[in-house]
Amino acid sequence: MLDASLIAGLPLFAGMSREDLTALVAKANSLRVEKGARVFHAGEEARSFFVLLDGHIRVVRTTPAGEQVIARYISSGEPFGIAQAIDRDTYPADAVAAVDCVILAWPSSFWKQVVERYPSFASNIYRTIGARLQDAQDRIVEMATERVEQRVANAIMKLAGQNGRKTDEGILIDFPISRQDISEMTGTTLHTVSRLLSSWESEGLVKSGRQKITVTEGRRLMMIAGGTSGG
Amino acid sequence: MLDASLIAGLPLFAGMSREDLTALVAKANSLRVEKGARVFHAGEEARSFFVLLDGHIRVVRTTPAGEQVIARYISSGEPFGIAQAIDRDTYPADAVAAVDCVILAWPSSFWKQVVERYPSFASNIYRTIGARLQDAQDRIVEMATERVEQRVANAIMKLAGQNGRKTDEGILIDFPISRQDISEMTGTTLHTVSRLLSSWESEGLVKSGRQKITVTEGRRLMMIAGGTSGG
DNA sequence: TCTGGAGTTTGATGCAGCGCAATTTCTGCG
DNA sequence: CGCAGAAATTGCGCTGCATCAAACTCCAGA
Repeated sequence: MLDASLIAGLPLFAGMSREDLTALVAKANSLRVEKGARVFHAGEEARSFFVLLDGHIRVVRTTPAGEQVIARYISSGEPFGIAQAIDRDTYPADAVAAVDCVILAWPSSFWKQVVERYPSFASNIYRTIGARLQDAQDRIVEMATERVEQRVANAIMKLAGQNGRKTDEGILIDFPISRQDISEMTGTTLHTVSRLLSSWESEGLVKSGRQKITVTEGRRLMMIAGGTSGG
Repeated sequence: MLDASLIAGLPLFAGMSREDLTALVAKANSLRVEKGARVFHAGEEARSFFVLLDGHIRVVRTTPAGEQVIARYISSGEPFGIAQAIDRDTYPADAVAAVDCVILAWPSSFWKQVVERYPSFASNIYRTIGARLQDAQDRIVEMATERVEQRVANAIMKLAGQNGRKTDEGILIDFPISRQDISEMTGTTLHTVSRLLSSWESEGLVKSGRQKITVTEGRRLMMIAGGTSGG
């Protein structure tokens, strides 16, 4: 049986009593999703909303022409597929497991009760949505004003910050991520990303390999991202 | 004194009783803002949230380098500056009146009561935020995958759809908008926008002048926006 | 151990769209 | 009515990055 300890301590559930946590978890189903599998796909009727307990989820949009754009990565502890909170009845994008994942799912119909009975949880969800709106706007500004090199540097720094694991070589992005993935986050091509990483590697800013990126000189990469030129 | 009829009939307030509307309006201040004046600016403490009763508001972000990016245009009947709803205590962008505007403002502290007493209003606000998140994501995809010509065509079509006024020549965007404005919406330069409009004008798709754009052939412009090639 | 496929690297080439600059055309105001 | 400033137009050269193409490397599974 599911236990409140699964979610106690997550910032998303801050301010909730132990009893509320227990009651909330009791309403959830947990599911395991294998690497590469989809939790839901764009346009699908939103039957559930989710919290990622463990793993990493890639949220992807596909254009009519078949090109993909990565909207964001979800890390553990974050909610996703929260269409109900904004009155949608379908999911707006695909959610794909970047690694094996553990997920809690609540039925959409439960959202109303969440708002009434667990207002601090609901409020945290709204805050999350607000943060994502902010984030999206930031990305628009970035795409409109910065060059590819800066955007790629920035994307890698953000990934390292949110999903980084310290190793003896630097900060490793702790799920498999390809050049293609980075290009789909930054609106460029895998070729350009590959060239950039090669050149950064030769300058000692990063160490990278197949589906693997380690940031060794965050300071200098940050300067590229920020657009500052030298020093 | 302010009157419920100011807001009755706006979709944003759908589902509210006449008494609730009256009570809600009683809590608001109305203000007039002259063309070019700012309602609030980025980073400012969010003391109020707003509904635009009449006019057009431009929501603008400025980069550290001083470049501007237009996040969106607010048309009458829409809420804006709703930082509280997403637990922010500062405004994320500038709001500038594109024409003389009439605005209702409620103190931020009133938001909690809104959520409790007027849930359908609050819910409509959340729906708005959701729509804007969706919109922002769409724009990211657009910026990542489409070329300037398509983006500009799309921006103009959206403006015409949301703020268009039918004239005998076609659909006129009914507030002053410069080439520069369009470029700040699409992540290009005023020069490129000017060139595009010139060429579209010579092909009979639009009629444009100083701070003025009329779409005469929406169908064909839509095709450019959609990326479809021929007739 | 071999093999196929996915991921990556790197070169060569082309062009969309930016930066710059000069000029023209509006429009509001004295 | 004439002036000044803002908006718009347009030509030109350049370049950042996409596109096309080919080879290489790593890993999983037979």
